[in-house]
Amino acid sequence: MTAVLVVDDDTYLLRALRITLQAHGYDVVAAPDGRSALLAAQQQPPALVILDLGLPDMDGSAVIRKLRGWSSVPILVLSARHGSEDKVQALDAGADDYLTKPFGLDELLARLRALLRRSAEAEPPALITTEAFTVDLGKRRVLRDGQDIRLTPTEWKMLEVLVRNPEKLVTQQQLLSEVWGPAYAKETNYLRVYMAQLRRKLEPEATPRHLITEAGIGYRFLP
Amino acid sequence: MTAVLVVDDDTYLLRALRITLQAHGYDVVAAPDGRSALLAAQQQPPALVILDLGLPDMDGSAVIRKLRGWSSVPILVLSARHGSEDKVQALDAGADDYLTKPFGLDELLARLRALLRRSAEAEPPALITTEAFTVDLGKRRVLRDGQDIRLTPTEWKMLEVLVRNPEKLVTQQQLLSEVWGPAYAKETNYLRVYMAQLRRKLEPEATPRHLITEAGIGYRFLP
DNA sequence: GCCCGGCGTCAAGGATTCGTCAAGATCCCC
DNA sequence: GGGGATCTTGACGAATCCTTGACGCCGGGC
Repeated sequence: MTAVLVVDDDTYLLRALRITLQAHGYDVVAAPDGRSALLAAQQQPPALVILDLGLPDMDGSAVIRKLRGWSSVPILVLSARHGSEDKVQALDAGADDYLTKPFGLDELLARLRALLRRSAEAEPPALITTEAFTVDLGKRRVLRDGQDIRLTPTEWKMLEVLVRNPEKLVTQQQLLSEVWGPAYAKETNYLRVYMAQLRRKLEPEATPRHLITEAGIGYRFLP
Repeated sequence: MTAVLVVDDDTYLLRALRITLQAHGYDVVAAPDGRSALLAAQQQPPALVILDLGLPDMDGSAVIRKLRGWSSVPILVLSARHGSEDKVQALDAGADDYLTKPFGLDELLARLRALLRRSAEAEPPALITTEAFTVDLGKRRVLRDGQDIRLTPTEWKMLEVLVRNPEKLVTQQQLLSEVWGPAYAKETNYLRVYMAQLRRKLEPEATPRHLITEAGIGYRFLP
């Protein structure tokens, strides 16, 4: 069943959402604040997150950014504010949709279907395997000899960009702007440091076979 | 550049959108009705579609369904109606987002960014094949007997210029200015050195069959 | 047959870039 | 606040790449 994580401190709204969603065949997990939401998302990864911006413990955009640090689950944001600044902020933080209260439950359900449809399309190539290691893009995990390897958020993002473009040359600027942001296009130092860490964790032999460097241009992932 | 197809019969709004989008680095294609929109989407596939539901010739949801018949391009719907039925209908027809007029341009841009972020798509293959080797322009790669050949940045640029002009004569000045810059138009030495390296890496036989020199003029690539 | 310009070849040097390491700085959870 | 993990930053040899000059070959013109 499709699991939906609902993050809201409004007990009444939470109840209404739970009943409606369950009636439409979704599996509902609830969290009243940002911390418990992040915890719940980690312990049982949902297919979608419905997030109220007005949380008691932390800023909504902060929750989105933290979640995006290790998950690519679709996020639908709820808010009572009509101002567009909040919307822009939330969407740029990594949210996928934004709904202003009050809203119709049928609209919520329709947007939810649209988001799930999209993420289902993007799903297929979720598992990439090489002789040395296996990358699970959906679960954000890397396995090597059955053991799962611990990667830091930055290491993961970098590996993800490379793995999503198999055999393709990824430019240094492309990597830097996707992992650190467009403003870091000159910091090729970072690439060398993190590539070394990735290789130390993933490449069994001394000479890299899957994470190849193309001198002067960028890097390339070979399955 | 990112191409956006804007479908709207409101001339004023169209102008505003075109100016704003172009100012943010998007390439705008406009269509005033459903028929021309579908045609335009087919002829030059955009990275995203902004669709006004109130079209003169056909129902908005019908346009979405037709488009979805052969394309998975993200669709952002605009509408003046506040009723939720239209939203549900459009979203379930295959739209990805829905914005009610009047809306803020910064919110539109933010939603647009969120949609484009989601659709990380693959580019066309762009393969050029000869008897001896295969050039993959998209992945920036050269294959020979299944093995991939390692080229330096300069070698690659030179090969790329030649391969993008198959069977055509590329003059020395053209090559030099595209690879090294216009200031190097006299350094024909470079061409000889790098052409020799390319041939050693790509041509199986002693006499070149694909990288031909036209004495006194330039070089030519034969597939 | 001789001269000469354009081309292919080679190798050395100098310039860039890369891998590596380790020491701060920063963030985050307890 | 304290401690651990993570992220920056700088420096250094090592590897790679680019530039440069010299040399021989070939073909056309005289």
